[in-house]
Amino acid sequence: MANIHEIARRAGVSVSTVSRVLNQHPYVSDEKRAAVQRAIDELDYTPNRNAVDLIRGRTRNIGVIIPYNNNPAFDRMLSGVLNRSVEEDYTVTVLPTRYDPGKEIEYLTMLKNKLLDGMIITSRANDWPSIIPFTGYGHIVACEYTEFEEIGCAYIDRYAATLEVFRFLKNNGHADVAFTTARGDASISTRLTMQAYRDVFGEIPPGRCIEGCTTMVDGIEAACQIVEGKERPTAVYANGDEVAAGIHQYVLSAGLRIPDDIVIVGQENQPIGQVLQLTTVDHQLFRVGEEAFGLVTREPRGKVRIPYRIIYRSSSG
Amino acid sequence: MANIHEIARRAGVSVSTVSRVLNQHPYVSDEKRAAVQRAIDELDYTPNRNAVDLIRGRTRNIGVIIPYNNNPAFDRMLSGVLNRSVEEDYTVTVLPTRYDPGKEIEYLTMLKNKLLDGMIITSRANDWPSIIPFTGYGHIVACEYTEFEEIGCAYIDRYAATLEVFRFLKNNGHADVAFTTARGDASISTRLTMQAYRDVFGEIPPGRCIEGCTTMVDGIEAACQIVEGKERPTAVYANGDEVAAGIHQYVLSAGLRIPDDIVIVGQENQPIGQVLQLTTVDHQLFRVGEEAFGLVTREPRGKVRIPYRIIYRSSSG
DNA sequence: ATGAAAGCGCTAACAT
DNA sequence: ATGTTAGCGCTTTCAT
Repeated sequence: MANIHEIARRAGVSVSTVSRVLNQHPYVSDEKRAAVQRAIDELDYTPNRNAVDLIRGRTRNIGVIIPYNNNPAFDRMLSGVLNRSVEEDYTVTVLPTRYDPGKEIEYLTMLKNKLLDGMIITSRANDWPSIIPFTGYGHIVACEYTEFEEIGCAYIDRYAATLEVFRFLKNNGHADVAFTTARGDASISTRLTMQAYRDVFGEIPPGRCIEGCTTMVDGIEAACQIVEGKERPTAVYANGDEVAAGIHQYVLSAGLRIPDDIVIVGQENQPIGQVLQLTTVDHQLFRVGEEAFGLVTREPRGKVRIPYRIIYRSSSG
Repeated sequence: MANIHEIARRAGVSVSTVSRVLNQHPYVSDEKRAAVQRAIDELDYTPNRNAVDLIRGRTRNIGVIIPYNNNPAFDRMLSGVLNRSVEEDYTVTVLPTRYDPGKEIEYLTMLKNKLLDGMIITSRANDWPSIIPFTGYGHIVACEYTEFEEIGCAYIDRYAATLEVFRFLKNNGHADVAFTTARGDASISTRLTMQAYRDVFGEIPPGRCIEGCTTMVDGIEAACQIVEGKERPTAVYANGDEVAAGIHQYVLSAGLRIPDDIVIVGQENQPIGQVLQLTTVDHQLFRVGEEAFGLVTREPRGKVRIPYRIIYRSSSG
């Protein structure tokens, strides 16, 4: 590829003039501008953006840390980020950690590397003290709430949403309720869900919190566990509509009725939940992603809460 | 951030020695190596990868062009790409075009810009002659078959799959079959589907090809159109399980039975199809993505066909 | 084994 | 308005 010197030589001007044309600066005569443009066209020249980024210290590239890349929740957030990025001429690099803390640090180092202008963390493997230092190299926005003022937040109020669901169930006469989670109690999501449970129902009885659920198959297994236990709960709050769909399927195949024998509430308002008429908590994760993008590019320290909404359908009576 | 000169000064060596340590070259004495390492640790130094990439001319970053970022099919391919990229220490930048040809060219230009080592095109907005020139700046792999030898291909045999589905339907006594597609006949997918239809059933009767379907809601609308027409087809081949789910829902709500009144066949083998017991064509798009990644990094001109499999469930009798 | 120096391709301050 | 030049931070000959 030709470089800026070749263009300059061919157009009979200096490299600065070429640079000025490239960056639409004023103070370039029409003739020279035309000559430069001609040279650019003839040589089919495009500036090397590595060089530009090196000197400018910015890249207009944002990183998005996600644990997994085929999970409805994270895909939804990513989608929101991408949506905005296209409109604002940013580029997005997707960084899957599989919850490997080392990998996550590696990705955060890309800020220090000058490869990324900012980072959106949809879910993290490291604790905040390990992450905070990287805010010195670029904006970091998390999709969860944290007090740390260095971190921007586009977050959902999982505790409030869960509280509302559990209260709704309790008010409808459910005393024995189970719930599923993706990760163990190391994750904030799980901890908030557990807290809401305790605040409504008291201590969590054994077998009522089922961890490790992300897919429909996980839901089927969870339901098996729930249904075949000696005392059967009358309601299940699933951590996603796909998991809920798995539960739905097993429950029906076991000859039980929904909602009469078991009430099911899902999350994320996915198409599958619409088909099965699942009551679901829509956390509006697409908006979380959009908001996260806005924060990382404009208002790095902002804290924005995205409201949830509960969509009542027949799976909850 | 400190730079390589500071490290060199602090360690009492030259920048070349620092560079050697950084790149694990041999021929550096243990003492100097240790001194450099100490300086690196003390200053918490990380090389600027823009500078490294500029001089090396490579980035270990791959671009993935997708039309939309919340589509099951493209998400699946992306997932396959990401999966491999993590294992091979590459990074992936997601580039949504919304089928805007200008945007797509902008993205392809990133190859020329030296921002990307290679590009995977899951679906394109431009014709090949507009794309081919960019192969001069990096490997390009498409997720569709093309004769152009400059382009690597990780592709599915949509024609064969569709032919098998239509033949299966015909053999089961279906003479009036409808199908849905995402885009009009500008897309290869649609054209191949139409061709297979013609090869089995002859000319496509009016109202039997329904375009513009991607979501469940689109499926519902398509089904409405299909069911309410004067002559009702006895089978529908949907261009995705979500669309199929929408059709499924409308058909049932219209008081018709599946498969007795209408047979439904979907595509992509998604969870929603599992729940609804939809017969589906699994194109194994995850593998397409994995294969595309392998081609773009290793064997840029390879042509790899990923086999499909049809999963028969109760929606087809 | 180590260092000096010449770039990689570009921007921007400075001079004219 | 235009050109000269000093970097941006790094790698890599080429000497020694």
